[in-house]
Amino acid sequence: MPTSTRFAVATHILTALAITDGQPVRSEDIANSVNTGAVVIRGLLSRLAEAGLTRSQLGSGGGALLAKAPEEIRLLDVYRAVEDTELFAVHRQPPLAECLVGGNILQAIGPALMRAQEAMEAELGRTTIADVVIRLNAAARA
Amino acid sequence: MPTSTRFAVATHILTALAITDGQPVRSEDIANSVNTGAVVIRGLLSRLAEAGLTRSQLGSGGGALLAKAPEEIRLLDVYRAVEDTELFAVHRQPPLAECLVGGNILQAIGPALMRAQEAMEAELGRTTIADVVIRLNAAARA
DNA sequence: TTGTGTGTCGACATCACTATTACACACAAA
DNA sequence: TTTGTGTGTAATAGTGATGTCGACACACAA
Repeated sequence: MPTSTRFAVATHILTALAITDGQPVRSEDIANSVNTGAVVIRGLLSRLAEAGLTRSQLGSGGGALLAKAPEEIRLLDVYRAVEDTELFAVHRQPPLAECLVGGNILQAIGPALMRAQEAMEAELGRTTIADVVIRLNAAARA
Repeated sequence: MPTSTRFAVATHILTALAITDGQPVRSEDIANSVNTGAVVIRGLLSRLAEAGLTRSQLGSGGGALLAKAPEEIRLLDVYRAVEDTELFAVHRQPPLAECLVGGNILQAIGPALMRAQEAMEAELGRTTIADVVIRLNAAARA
């Protein structure tokens, strides 16, 4: 049950935009760093822009830019912008309603799953892109 | 990033075994309640047995049984028994090592992702099958 | 007006997961 | 010992999500 790679790649994108502060970056250049196609990057940038995290400068010399300060972008914001499925999948076919277990199991485990997801999201809310940049620079020096 | 349905179904199985305390339950009967095939149940039971959570009674009148008390089985144990992929996927193709961002991004975000996963698992560790049974009975009465 | 780069669509390959069939093995009951 | 029941595993196929790629219309800067 992995998340998609979108979350990791989106964080990569935002980090790249953060360190070229103010300079637009082309999707193709980002794609190069991520080692994928430009279309993948544009799709993610589209979602990030919709969430108010990035904006695009059209025309020659254009590219993507951050729409907020790196300190104001939490990993949780990134996660919500690009991931659209629930963390915990439940039964594909609904369980047998006539059964004591089947008819009530989803209600019984729902709150616990909700709390687990909230705990994860709360943790993601504690890290910002600025923090990632700091760690990135530390790793680069090592 | 969804988890597979295995976690939810495995919890369903263990809950069913918990409420028929001591009586073996056939995989086919469980499959009926879950609304899937018996082989799916057996595959999960195999993993649960390997993790020491269930055991099987062979032969006529046999079936699956809990190997521990419901109070001693945490949702975290179930999660670890049946889910085998990482919660957060990273880049499928490794990013460009020569790039400042590409070469260090995984190290930079790794700790944050680890903390998020640990927060989720800690929360799953706080609920047991016995708790689920209590909630199940409450839901059934409502 | 020209060139650059974005944004989006559609087709295709790939992968994980689920579902299903089939069959050998183990055990209990008679 | 024989018979029936149920488990455990392999093999296969179908399905949905995901990532990859090519193409093209549109917007903007120079």
